[in-house]
Amino acid sequence: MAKRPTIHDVAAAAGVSRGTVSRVLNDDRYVSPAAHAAVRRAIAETGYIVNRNARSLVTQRTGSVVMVLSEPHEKVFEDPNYSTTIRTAIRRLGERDVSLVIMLAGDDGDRERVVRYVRGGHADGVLLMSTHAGDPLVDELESMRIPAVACGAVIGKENVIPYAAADDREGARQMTRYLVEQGRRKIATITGPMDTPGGIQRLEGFADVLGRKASRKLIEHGDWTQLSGESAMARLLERTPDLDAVFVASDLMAAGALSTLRAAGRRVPDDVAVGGFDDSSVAATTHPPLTTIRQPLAEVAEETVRLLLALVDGGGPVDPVILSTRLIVRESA
Amino acid sequence: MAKRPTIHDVAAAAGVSRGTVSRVLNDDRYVSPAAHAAVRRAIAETGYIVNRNARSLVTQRTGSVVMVLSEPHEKVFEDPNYSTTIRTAIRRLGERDVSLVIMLAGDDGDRERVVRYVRGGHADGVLLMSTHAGDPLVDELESMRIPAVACGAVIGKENVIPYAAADDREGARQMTRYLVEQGRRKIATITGPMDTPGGIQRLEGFADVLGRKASRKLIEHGDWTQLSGESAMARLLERTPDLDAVFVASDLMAAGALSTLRAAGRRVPDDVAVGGFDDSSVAATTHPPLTTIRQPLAEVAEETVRLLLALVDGGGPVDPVILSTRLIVRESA
DNA sequence: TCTCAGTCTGTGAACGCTCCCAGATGCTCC
DNA sequence: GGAGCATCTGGGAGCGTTCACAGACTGAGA
Repeated sequence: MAKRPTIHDVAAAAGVSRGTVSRVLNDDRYVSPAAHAAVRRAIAETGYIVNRNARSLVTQRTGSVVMVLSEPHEKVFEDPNYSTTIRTAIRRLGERDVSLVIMLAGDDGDRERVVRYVRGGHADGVLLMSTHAGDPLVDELESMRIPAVACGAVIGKENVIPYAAADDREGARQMTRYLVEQGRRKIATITGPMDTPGGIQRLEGFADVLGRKASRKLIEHGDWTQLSGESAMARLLERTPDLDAVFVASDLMAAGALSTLRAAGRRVPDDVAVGGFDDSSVAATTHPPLTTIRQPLAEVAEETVRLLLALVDGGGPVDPVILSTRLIVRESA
Repeated sequence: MAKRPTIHDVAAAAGVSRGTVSRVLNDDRYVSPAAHAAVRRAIAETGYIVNRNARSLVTQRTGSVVMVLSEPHEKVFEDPNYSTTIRTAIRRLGERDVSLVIMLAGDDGDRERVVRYVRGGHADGVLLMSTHAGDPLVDELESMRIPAVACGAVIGKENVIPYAAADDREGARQMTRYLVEQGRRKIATITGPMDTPGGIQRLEGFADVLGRKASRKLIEHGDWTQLSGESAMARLLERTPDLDAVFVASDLMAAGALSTLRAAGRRVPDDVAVGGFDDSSVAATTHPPLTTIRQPLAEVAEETVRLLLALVDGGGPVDPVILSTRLIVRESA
């Protein structure tokens, strides 16, 4: 690679000093129109591109943020929702010329790497994904005082880490209400992990609607994976064979529940109605297609990025953002 | 954030000079055991972490690589295969303390951003994903002489950009042969885009087995999306109502084909056998579960990363890697 | 005319690191 | 005992920026 032009070369070509070039580069005040034009021309001629390392060295800003995925390794990304979030984040950040580094935080080694990365000053901000309650990483980040936001609340840290999220509780109410309206009498639920906001709040919404009828016997827990949906459904069927509906807290788990129901000879929705949550891409591929709750994932991602950038720009504290969900009726309920 | 310790502080704490600390940091020769120990201790005491910017400024190495996703925006990530690749890449790179920046290259603006990023020296290497034939970005990268590899060949640049890939052609042969062995007589195919290796080579493999029987009438093209699978299947059915099998070049498109077949009242596999390709997560959720070809995605990703690191480390030219596929029989064929 | 504020420009000093060279020390071998 | 080599250390220079400061120039107002 030929030696790249530096700010010196540009200054020489434009017949001005380094300082003036730097001022043009950073849109500083006090640059005469003539100097400005000369510098612009010299930049174009030389093909100059600023060296971010040199800049970061003095400004202490990096122009990049790191997204931390906290799932255990096998599960990371199993959920297609990640894709939407990542894509959206990259786009929005890109528009501001901020680049996105992705790191995994599935085990202690990973977490240590993340801490070293952030402590090393390589990111201006942190975007937390699927962080579970009690994750030690959160405390570490907090102590470093680096701008951090989460996509979906971090349980127990709602007032510390700003976040954007879908209205999980209300979404669960929407689905549960719908099942009730359809005349279902024995409605069960498969929740997500109880250390995640989606796990907790979707169960709360379910209970809000059913009240005393949401008995222990009708509740099973999964871990968002399809397999866990299958086995949770099997446990429910064994315990309460006469259930006539189940609200599953994610589409992927719902897909698992559908297989179990099919294997058990239950017709969906005739014998058992199934409601999902997410409206992710799997919802349309299941058989029958899944009636589900759409969360505005792209918007959640956009808001998360917006919050982070606001924080990085030093705009003081920011408030969480909750976005509303919508019932999508297909064929499973 | 409290002022971070620098190499000076460590040197002072250890009672040695900057040079010695730097030597310890970089595993240089010629450091006495005593000095080594003192420096190690001082690093631990001060909580020192090297500043990569300062280091990059002099070494011209960044410790990060950029993954470029070349799909148009709407489609990026629709395919669950991306997830596996990204996850694997992050892990393998992380082990070497190399971080992964992800950029989109869906339109010209994006591509320009990528070029600026790379030209600006912010990455040690480039990992190309789903790059289509004739993508101008490839020429630009080539002219910059930055180490670049692709996950899946770049059509027309097979000898320029090293790559790791599954043996698409042989995989397609495996599936086609299987359909023939099952007694299917009129076998159609839905291909991927004909400017991608998967699109081209899976069709070639199909044709290898069927020879003259692979007539134009039995070939339709999709663009990897589920929707395109649906419509391609519809066109095939209209043109050749008596087909009794279809090899679909991706699971996602196969899921689409299944819906169309179901809507048309065809039973799978009784009336029409369906074979997919990828063995991605959707393959298990379809109804019936998809008989498909497994590509060793994680291995492909690992090999891609290995190639890139070898190139970055300057180990001279590297050879493409082709990994073999395997038939997974489920219920759709 | 002088002053003063407002513009505009150039330059030295960081930022935190690696590289390189000069010099010191100790050991082996003749 | 001295030459020669390998081992080890310190410190100056430089990587490409931004920042702060000093100085030069302008024009308005006293």
